[in-house]
Amino acid sequence: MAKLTMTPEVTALVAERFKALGEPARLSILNCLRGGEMTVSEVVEATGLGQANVSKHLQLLHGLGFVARRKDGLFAYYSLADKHVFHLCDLMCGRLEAELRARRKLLAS
Amino acid sequence: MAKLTMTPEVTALVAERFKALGEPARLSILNCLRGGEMTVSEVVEATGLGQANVSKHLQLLHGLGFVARRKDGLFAYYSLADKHVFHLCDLMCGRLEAELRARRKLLAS
DNA sequence: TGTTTATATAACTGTATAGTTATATATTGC
DNA sequence: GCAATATATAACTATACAGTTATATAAACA
Repeated sequence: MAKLTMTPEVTALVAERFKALGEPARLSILNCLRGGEMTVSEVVEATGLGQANVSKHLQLLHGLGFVARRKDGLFAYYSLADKHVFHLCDLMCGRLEAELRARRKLLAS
Repeated sequence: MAKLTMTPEVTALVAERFKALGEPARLSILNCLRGGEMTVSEVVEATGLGQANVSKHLQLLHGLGFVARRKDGLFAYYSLADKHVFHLCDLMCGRLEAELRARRKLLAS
């Protein structure tokens, strides 16, 4: 929270974006897209989620600017609009590892 | 997602942590604690949230290792266990700003 | 035109949880 | 012991939303 001051409005917008990442299904969709552009069906195939479900998640991620969309004929191609998402995930993974280390340390003592 | 591979289990753990930050009330509690250790009542006062509500949010944040707890007499002092949380928030704010810029640009064209 | 296919959307169900009220659990000091 | 205070918890309500099923939209092609 450096540049923007945390007014209730900004807080809500930031929370909304964290919430979008706070869903296993959406994280695995984003993880899929790491390899590059994919159609909806390919994401469905890769994740094992239902088609309508994937479509809804992609709409949400698109609305928040996490993914980009390109339509070509029958197909909709989705891709990461913001590679920095994974920086967020990396940081969160780092936290997680530190947390698990701390917990193990606590158990050992 | 550098070190850990995104197994369903890891994905769920990461999502759980993002979800914790995906709540305006919890973000403002964390923002409060930026200034240093606070009692529950002080957080209640500062945020305007209800006491039971704050207590629950703090339990959750504590369970996930975001805040530390110290009990002294009647009071429970909570503090940030992980200053890096704000790095996450900064990144998300950066995304938000970029997103808003892009949207403005789109409207202008 | 009609058929097929890919994606989006509408309607619904079940579940999770934020917030509230009331109460329980400690701890301090009389 | 009892009263007062700070925090935690239990029980409840209302809402948000993930996932599903069924259907609509729209593009390609026969």
